[in-house]
Amino acid sequence: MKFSNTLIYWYLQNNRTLPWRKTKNPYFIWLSEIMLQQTRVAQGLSYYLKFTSTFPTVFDLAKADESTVLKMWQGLGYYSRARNLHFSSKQIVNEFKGEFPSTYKEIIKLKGIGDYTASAIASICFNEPTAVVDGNVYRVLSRYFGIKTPINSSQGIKEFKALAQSLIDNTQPGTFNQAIMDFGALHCKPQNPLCETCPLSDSCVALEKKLIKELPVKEKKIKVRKRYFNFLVVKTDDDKTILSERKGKGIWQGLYQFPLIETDRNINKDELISSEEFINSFPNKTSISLFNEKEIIHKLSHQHLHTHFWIVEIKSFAEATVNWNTINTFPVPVLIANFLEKLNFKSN
DNA sequence: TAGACGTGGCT
DNA sequence: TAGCCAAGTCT
Repeated sequence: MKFSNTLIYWYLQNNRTLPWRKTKNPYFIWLSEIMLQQTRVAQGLSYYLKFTSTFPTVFDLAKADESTVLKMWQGLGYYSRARNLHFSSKQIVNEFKGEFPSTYKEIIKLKGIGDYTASAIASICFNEPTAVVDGNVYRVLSRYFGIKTPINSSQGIKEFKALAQSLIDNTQPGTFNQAIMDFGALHCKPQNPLCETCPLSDSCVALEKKLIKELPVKEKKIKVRKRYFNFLVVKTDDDKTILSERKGKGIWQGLYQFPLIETDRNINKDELISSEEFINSFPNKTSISLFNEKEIIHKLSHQHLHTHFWIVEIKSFAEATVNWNTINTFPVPVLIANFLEKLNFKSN
């Protein structure tokens, strides 16, 4: 009781003014919650504004092409969020007449919505007392109560959810949920938390036992795989190139890229043009030059992509169907977008 | 269920 | 710098 009252009091004085805090429209709250998954407010804010002005209702979003949605999502990462968002918008329009489901139990059935997001929407929009547990909540609770259970273990997930649920203010669950998250983001920060001015400092276990830096506990570290990418950037005399959509599982599903030859190490020009993949894909009369002498290492959470862009000039090539002046309409990974910007800069 | 899934900021 | 972290979800 004291815990939640203190947090709510802190929140009323310190909360950030954010556009999605001015509404309880579940469509807008949904958009903001999906965008902010594993994403900082500073990074997601401009995307939220762009989406809500381009797609003011769920009907507008449902009407759009997936490729348009992905283009607008470009640069935010975790692109399955955009695909699931679009998929669910169509379901809401077609099956629910555009009306957003109003209970945790129904909300969590939507693609792309898990325990956290269902709890957030149900509590903020429909006043249902379901506790959110995001990275902030894990940190605040593990420190305040001195809990050492790893937050990414199945035991920890259960334990922290139950604890948060026991602490929620049933009369204003949405405010409580946002309060504990904002408190974690602004005050009980991962590094250098503001313990000196903390309204909970007199009863914080981690502060008393000097465990602030040890909590929360997280087990297992991720392995990073190295990959070697050679993108073949075709340029024909009539200003065309080749782009193809990434399909199936793996990174960047639904985004576009130049023809790609992946190798198990960096390779030179001779190795490239004598490779089977290259011979099978391109005609003889080509002029090839390496765009970036130094490899570009694009870092994803689980992969480091050692990348070379090769400029492949061909007089004419039937496979090249994309006009250069339309290239910026395709959704592409940041790695490709950065290349296009450099290319444009060089030629201007 | 552990691993995959993006990008960018901070130390 | 290399690693951690950020309003998680899916398979």
